Amino acid sequence: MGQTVATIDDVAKKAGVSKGTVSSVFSKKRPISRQVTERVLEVAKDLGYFPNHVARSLAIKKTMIAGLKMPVSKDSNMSGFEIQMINGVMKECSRNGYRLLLDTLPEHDDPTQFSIDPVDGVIMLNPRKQDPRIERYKQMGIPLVLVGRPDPMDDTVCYVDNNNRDLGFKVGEYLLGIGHRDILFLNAASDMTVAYDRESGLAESFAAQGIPFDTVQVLHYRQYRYNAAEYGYRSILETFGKLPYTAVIADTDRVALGVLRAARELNIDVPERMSVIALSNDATVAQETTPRLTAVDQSAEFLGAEAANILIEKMNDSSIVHQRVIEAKLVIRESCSRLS
Amino acid sequence: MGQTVATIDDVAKKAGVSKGTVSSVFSKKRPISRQVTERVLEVAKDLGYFPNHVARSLAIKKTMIAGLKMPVSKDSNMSGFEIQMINGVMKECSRNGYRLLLDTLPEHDDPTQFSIDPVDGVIMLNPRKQDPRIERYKQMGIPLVLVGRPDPMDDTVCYVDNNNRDLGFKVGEYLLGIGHRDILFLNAASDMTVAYDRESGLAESFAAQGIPFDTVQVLHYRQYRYNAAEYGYRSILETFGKLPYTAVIADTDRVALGVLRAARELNIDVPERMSVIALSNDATVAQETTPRLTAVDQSAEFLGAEAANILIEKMNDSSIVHQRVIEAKLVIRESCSRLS
DNA sequence: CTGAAAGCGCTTACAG
DNA sequence: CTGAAAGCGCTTACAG
Repeated sequence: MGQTVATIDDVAKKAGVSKGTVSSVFSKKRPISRQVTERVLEVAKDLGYFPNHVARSLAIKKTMIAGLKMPVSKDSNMSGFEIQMINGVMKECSRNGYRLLLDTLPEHDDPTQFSIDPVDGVIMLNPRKQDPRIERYKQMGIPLVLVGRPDPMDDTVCYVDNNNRDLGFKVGEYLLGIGHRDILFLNAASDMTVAYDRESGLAESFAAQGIPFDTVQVLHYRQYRYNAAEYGYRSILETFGKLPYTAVIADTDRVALGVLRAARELNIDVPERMSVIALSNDATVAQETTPRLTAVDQSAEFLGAEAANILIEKMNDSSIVHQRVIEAKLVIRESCSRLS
Repeated sequence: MGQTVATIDDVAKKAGVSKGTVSSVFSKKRPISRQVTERVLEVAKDLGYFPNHVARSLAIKKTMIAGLKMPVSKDSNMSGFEIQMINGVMKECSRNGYRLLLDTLPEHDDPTQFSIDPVDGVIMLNPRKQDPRIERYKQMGIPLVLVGRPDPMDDTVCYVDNNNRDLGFKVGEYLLGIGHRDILFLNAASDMTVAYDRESGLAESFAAQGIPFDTVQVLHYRQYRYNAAEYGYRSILETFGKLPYTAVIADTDRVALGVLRAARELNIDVPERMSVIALSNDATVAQETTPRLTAVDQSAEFLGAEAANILIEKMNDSSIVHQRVIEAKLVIRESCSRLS
């Protein structure tokens, strides 16, 4: 077996032309006569020749690949939000001829291990506080778009983000509006900026109406202990009857699924005796529960698509700086009711 | 601004060493004195130098990237199965230091447009019949693992697959065992080999007991018409009362969610008046419905992990050929009942 | 432990 | 329309 794969040189030689010509036949960057084109193509087919993407990338300094830096979550799966986000990113990339390099590799601290990845730009999910990678990408000359806001704030970096403070505020406003004061908040993990922002917003909505916030109990997710649905399920089992809440805010619709199951088991009527609202809105989950979930639409897919679009723009003109904050939308369905 | 990014040459020059030395400092492939190492690292930091992955890949003919070829689905999202599969692939890749190149780009037919991708191997999801890509990867010398079986069968290609025939058989056996004969089968799209295989298996289970198969109604999903949950929902609305089924087989748990919702709206008691079984088992969906879904566990994540592991083996020894067929497991929960 | 030089497989001015 | 040659930024025998 001819173990080795044919290169442009092999084709050029066998076809009796220069490699520049073979290159042009494949890249179509300059016109080649039909005669020659056909001969080259035939030889290429014979030899099983295909242009080498890596070599091409090195020469033109372009890979047509976008990187997606995922937070390292050892063995937990992608959340619904992440999945939808990726969907959005993927569609836009695909539409524009880009592929996606999914990077879930853990960070190392050995400065010798960083490298300029084979990508034309990267989207980074959930940057950490003082994230050193942001500065690094700048040095590497690689366009970067964050999903989530930089912390501390930095006007020179591109990002898309939910307005999580506003999200919390709206939820609070809604719940207060229908009479709930005693609320169980099943929040995200405490080290996430979204957890902080949402709780702040929620508190603000109380403050705005001069209502003390101490009737709100906040729990935080710990992903090493159990999965999202389990988090919702157990939280209810462990607190119902002990804490006096009439409404629960679930961080995600998965969490809400668990809450609903616990409610069923404990024979708690939702929404009559307990209202439930989810802070994310998975199209195929939230609408298929009983009762259908009232939820906040974080537009995860839209967020991803926006990030991709900004990145694509920036890959063509690196001077561009865009920030985009998406307002959350409350989707009222059936899982909350007025407290009488 | 120094628009351009520093290269190994810049570092070598400024540090007064050869580029081979700089290379060795970063790759650690040959020992360099502490003195020199430190100087080089300092200069590198000064200059903001990071090794270029593409150049390195070209030189060593290795990218440490695995490709994942996804079926082109214009604008529909990833299915639960795909997501779990990807999760499995990702974890194994990550564990072994590989990143993942997600490729959802549509196929073209222009022979001039193919290229050897910047990957060390690829996992291909749902190969089509007579898929031309299989032969192409062979020519390119790129290790390939299929998820789903090659059609026509080919002993020289690696793949992992569910035993879909057996899956259909088991479901039939189970349903027959609890007295159901009149069945509505909400099958996958008709051009998928899984749809064919599962229906065959189901038919076999009837044949095995000498029961005619004509009491089974088979519908096929058409993704351009609606999403999965909608497929389940509408199918029930449109057929209940007109077709005499006592049990429905839903292609996925998403489809089953729609079926359950329709049942609720029509006031059909599940499982008393209608049994429901799903052909896939999303951990966080199937267990959170009411009633909890009886389902077939396709082990999507396991399948993905296996595919990745075989690929990783094959990338190190391309002569390896592994096939792995995973048996389906019936997970009996609450959504089916004996027909009295 | 370190250097000089060829090589990885392409592209692209430049010249004709 | 086509060719010769330099270049993209690394690595790796070979030699010392």
